[in-house]
Amino acid sequence: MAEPINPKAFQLACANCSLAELCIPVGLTDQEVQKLDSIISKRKTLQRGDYLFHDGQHFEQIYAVRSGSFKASNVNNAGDERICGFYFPGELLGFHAIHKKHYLNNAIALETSSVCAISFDQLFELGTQIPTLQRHLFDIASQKLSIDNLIDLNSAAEERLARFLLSISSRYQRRGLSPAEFRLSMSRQDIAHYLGLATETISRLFSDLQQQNILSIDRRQVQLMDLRKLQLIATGN
Amino acid sequence: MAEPINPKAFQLACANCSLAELCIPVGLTDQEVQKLDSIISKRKTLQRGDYLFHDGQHFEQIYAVRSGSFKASNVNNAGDERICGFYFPGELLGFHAIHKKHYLNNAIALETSSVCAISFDQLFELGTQIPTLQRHLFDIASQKLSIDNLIDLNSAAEERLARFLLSISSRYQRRGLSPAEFRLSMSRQDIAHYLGLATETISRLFSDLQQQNILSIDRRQVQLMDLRKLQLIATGN
DNA sequence: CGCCCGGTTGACAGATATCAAGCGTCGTGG
DNA sequence: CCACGACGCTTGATATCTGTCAACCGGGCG
Repeated sequence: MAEPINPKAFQLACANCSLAELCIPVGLTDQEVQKLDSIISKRKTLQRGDYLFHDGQHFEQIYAVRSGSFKASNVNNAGDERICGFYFPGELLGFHAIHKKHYLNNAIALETSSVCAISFDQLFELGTQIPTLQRHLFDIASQKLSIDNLIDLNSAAEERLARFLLSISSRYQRRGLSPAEFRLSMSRQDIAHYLGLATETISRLFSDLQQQNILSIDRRQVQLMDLRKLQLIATGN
Repeated sequence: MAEPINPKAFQLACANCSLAELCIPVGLTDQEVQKLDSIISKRKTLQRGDYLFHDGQHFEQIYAVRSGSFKASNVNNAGDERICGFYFPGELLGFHAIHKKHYLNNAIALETSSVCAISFDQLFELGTQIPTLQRHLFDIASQKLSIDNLIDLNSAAEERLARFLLSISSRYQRRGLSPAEFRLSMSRQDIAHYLGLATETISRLFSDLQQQNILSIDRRQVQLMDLRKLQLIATGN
């Protein structure tokens, strides 16, 4: 008896995923993508505020963001939240945990989001059979090393925010979306904690940038009106 | 005619390297280490201030620090140097370049130093034959992701310096050296640029910590006298 | 021996944090 | 459907930390 076609499963397969070109399948043949699909244990959906994993939790899965977005954060002794990064569709969560075998931060959904969960052991094992895949995994890890270098500690607040916005913008563009118009899924507080600033400072900076006609912002809806000027600010005038 | 034994080559082989347990050979069999040795193209020595590689330079080699130390830095548009990290014996330089195929910063020797150069392509190729090696390379990349997360942007200056000192301390300890007594190879300015502070601030903080009997510092010679207190400062009291 | 550079210390300035008040929107429940 | 409350955000006043500017010190090297 032939397996009945399951429309949902079909849609969820890597082969049919619109993010395939950004995500793990990059450069793989159809057959290889099929193998990859076979190890993707499950896909899950999370609501805003749900934890994908917790700081200290045993590491097993790498997660690929399918839709929505996440923040990675730690809570320090004083109870303050420190944001380590944001994750968007096509990006992978969990690489930092490979070494210590447990996650080093919390991953929290910023909105209704879905992910594909992949056993790292199985992914690695598959990589040993498919060098293209293995190489790509190194690429991803390497890329992550540079994304994390976004913030110049010596830079002024305005410069940090400009870099942050440009980073978000280019990540939207990568996905074929508008680099100039998007909705921030994180709060001012999240941005502040990510950039090492106070939420009030973020708020003031947005107001300033709006006044200068560099962008327009209404709640979380952003329109970048002068990318050139924003880039100048981001590189320290 | 048998190859004459070359004492220098013998000493330089991974198999006889005292850093083997920290470096790439971790967990490999003797035979595998031999294979590794065969792809290590050359070892070179650099003097203080020499560049191991330049920002933008085409990427080909991963470097393992054998002795001495390095700083990785960028120069921004304003001409200011931004320090991305420090590298000590047993640590690897160049992983961040895998993705873009060119180095993203300058690597500069802080003192007379020596490195082993390894073609990444060959290392990767060897990894496809030796899963233990491949897995270890992932471990290293993953570990690097967490080291880079050292600085909490929201933290006070004293906290940052404390974390920096503890990081240096634990890296000395890893190598079997004293975690409490060491010589800093970088200038106050380098530390400042790494932590996102002014050199004067570093200088004042060292004076303060010395006054509190938490450490004693003479030029670049450091003695950590109260690790417990230093840890408290590092975690925000 | 003297210069130079890295480091220290002091006085002051400025950027950003903190504290506080108020506003608008969204969601909830009556 | 409307009213209320909560929360996220904005804006203002003030405080504080760290940067900047400047002078000086001392060791190392030529």
